[in-house]
Amino acid sequence: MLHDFLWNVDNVVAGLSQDRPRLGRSSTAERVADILRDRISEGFFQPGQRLSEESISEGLGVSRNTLREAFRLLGHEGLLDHRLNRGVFVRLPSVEDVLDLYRVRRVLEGAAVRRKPSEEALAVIKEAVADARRAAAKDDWQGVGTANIRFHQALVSLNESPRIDEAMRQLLAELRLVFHVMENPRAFHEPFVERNLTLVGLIESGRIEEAAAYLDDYLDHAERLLIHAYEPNR
Amino acid sequence: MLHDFLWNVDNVVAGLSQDRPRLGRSSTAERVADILRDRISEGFFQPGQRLSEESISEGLGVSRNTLREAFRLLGHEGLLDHRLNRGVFVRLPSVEDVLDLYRVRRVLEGAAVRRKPSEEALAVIKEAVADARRAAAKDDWQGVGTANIRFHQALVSLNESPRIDEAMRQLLAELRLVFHVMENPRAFHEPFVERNLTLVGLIESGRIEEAAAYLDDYLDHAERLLIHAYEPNR
DNA sequence: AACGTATGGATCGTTGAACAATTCGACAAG
DNA sequence: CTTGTCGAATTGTTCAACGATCCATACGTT
Repeated sequence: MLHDFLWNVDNVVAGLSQDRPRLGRSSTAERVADILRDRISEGFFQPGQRLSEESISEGLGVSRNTLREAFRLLGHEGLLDHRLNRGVFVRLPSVEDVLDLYRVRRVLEGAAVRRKPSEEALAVIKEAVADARRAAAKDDWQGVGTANIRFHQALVSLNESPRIDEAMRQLLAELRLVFHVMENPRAFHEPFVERNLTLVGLIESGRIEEAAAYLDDYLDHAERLLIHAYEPNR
Repeated sequence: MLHDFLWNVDNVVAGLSQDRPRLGRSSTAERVADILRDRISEGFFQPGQRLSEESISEGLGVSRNTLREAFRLLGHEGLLDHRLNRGVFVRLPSVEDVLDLYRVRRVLEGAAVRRKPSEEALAVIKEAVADARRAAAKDDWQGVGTANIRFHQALVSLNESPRIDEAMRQLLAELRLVFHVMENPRAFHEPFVERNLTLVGLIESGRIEEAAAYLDDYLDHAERLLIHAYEPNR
């Protein structure tokens, strides 16, 4: 019987190995990094701001050494800028950075639309689009933004590569830094809600080259809009 | 005059900002990380091997805390595996990892060949090919390997994106781990020397689609060869 | 007004020691 | 052969301390 197979001891044990990563996943430094990452992406710590070792270690109740380990983690994720003997700062992306982020997006998302999408992956994408439209209908621009980001994350996941997923996650985190510097990040995502819908339609109907061309235009437009509205205070 | 523009004070000062990263670049932790990175990529520390905090910190003459910071750096580069309360290990890529590395290569290198190459970038690529052929003629398989890696790094640099260059650097570092586990990594690169030459020819003559197809076949072949020869001891 | 020097405070970089927490192997008991 | 227990070894984390570096300020010189 199928039931017997599923609950066979060996099979259960083998399936357990998937959860292995979750085991090692906890150390004070990593948990501190999680907290800081959240604070940064929600804008509580603003780009350019300096994070004092003393005050933060005291505030979180951890030692300076542990906090420094957390800083190293976030440094390699591109969220923090480590300047020798001066401390760590929340990264303030330059215009050049924004241009490069969009170069990477063109490569990653461009490769994604050229792949034959699986049913499940497509479902996730369409759900993100639907969420964005619902949020837009309710004038919930915060919700539009997060749904839009989830849309692009899901789009890239068509590549079916864990490393590319991770790279996209980091890229979007960096992009969030840019949004926090803009005057009105809310309005930025709005014009792209309908484009997302069109793009999904092209992908679903297998018109790959059209989808790729549409995406290129999409990204060009978004980049231009963003660069125009972005003027980090030097 | 052009001369006046080039040496205008403001322009010179502006150009200086490019060198800024080099200024802060030095701290004990980072230098330790550099040393360990070299040791790992040259195979002195073998994949799967555990790196003892005590012995290494003593051997290098730095404190445990500083060494731990270096470990965090390399951990995020994918070279070290940090297991809670068990220490850090030189990463031993799984077969799944190898498959994923090649997925990323297809995306990154595929995007590269579709771009119109600049003269300088093309020159760097051709030099790498020439080096590989020279090394092969002298039966210097070590040299063939490094030249081959340099070839792919240069190929990806056609994307003209610092972030993509960095990602490729990390990817190749991970791939080197795989080579260190193989029985005879030397022979692996050999069959691809001539393919590199062909690929460059296609790129140079602007036959983009042919180049892309040739690259896909190239990577499929390399991946199959590698997976076949790769059997990490579990 | 621009520049060089001097000074002091604040913060980071690094160390060494200490203790708690966890892992792992060995060994005994069932 | 499996399970429970113990102890050594190693990591995780904290703490205090000191030197090094940066930054702002002030002062005197040209």
